[in-house]
Amino acid sequence: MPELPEVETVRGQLEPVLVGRTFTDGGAHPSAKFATAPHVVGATVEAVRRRGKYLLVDLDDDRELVLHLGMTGRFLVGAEATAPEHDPYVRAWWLLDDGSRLAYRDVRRFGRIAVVPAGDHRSLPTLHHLGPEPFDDAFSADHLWQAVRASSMRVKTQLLNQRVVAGVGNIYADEALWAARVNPAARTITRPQAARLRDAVREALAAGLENGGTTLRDYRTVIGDEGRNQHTLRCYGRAGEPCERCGTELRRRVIDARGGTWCPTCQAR
DNA sequence: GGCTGGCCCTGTACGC
DNA sequence: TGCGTACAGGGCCAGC
Repeated sequence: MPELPEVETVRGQLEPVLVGRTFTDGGAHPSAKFATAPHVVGATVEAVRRRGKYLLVDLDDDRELVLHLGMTGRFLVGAEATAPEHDPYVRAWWLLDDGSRLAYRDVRRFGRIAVVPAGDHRSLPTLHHLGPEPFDDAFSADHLWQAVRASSMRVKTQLLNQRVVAGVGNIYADEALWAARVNPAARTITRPQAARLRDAVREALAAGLENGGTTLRDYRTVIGDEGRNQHTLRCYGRAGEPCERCGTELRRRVIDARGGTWCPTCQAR
């Protein structure tokens, strides 16, 4: 499932394909989640940015193409970017003025495509209320501590809701909580725990970025490569295996409808 | 305004 | 072998 490192990897690969190019044609699945994709035809791409897990494509007509990969979304370019009649899971496609083709493929349709006035994200509540980027100074230990303290939600749920920090999903949340020795179900944390967790979030995401993302099932880069970060995970998806820090068997637990892995000893309350 | 839970969606795994 | 069911989960939204 694409989180910040996966989306940033995709952004870096889309940028040279799209910047300076004009959309000359396009089509989309009729679902409201994708139907506006062809509205960018005639516009030229000025930049490809990322905010949290969202890709933001700046257009030269003061609009923005907003893309979210959901769980199974990926982009295809060149020969791989076939039309929906050849691939039933292609939800949107565009033709560029250099003759190349871009397709958005999303098996489970959890992704989303929107065309909005530049900077106006009110129609996308999560993007509109997005918290600071994890590597910004604004994501400080104090910010994290205050946010957790001000809410009754569990700390893992707060990491996932995108308001406290942008771009963290289930995999990197589990990794960060394990590294920081914080119980995922806790509703309060100490200030030292907040400092450890802030650092651990950054380290987990940095490792993901360094390794081109985490491929557990569906994630692929634009050029079809798998990420390599799945080989470095120390907690997520390892339920039943011994914790490499203390040897206790890692356990799986569902918190607020999100499955996850934790160490009952290292991450005791 | 904050929080919870249901829903969307479809491939995969598993039990019978 | 084939069918039915549970599960995975990010974001949205209704309801409390």
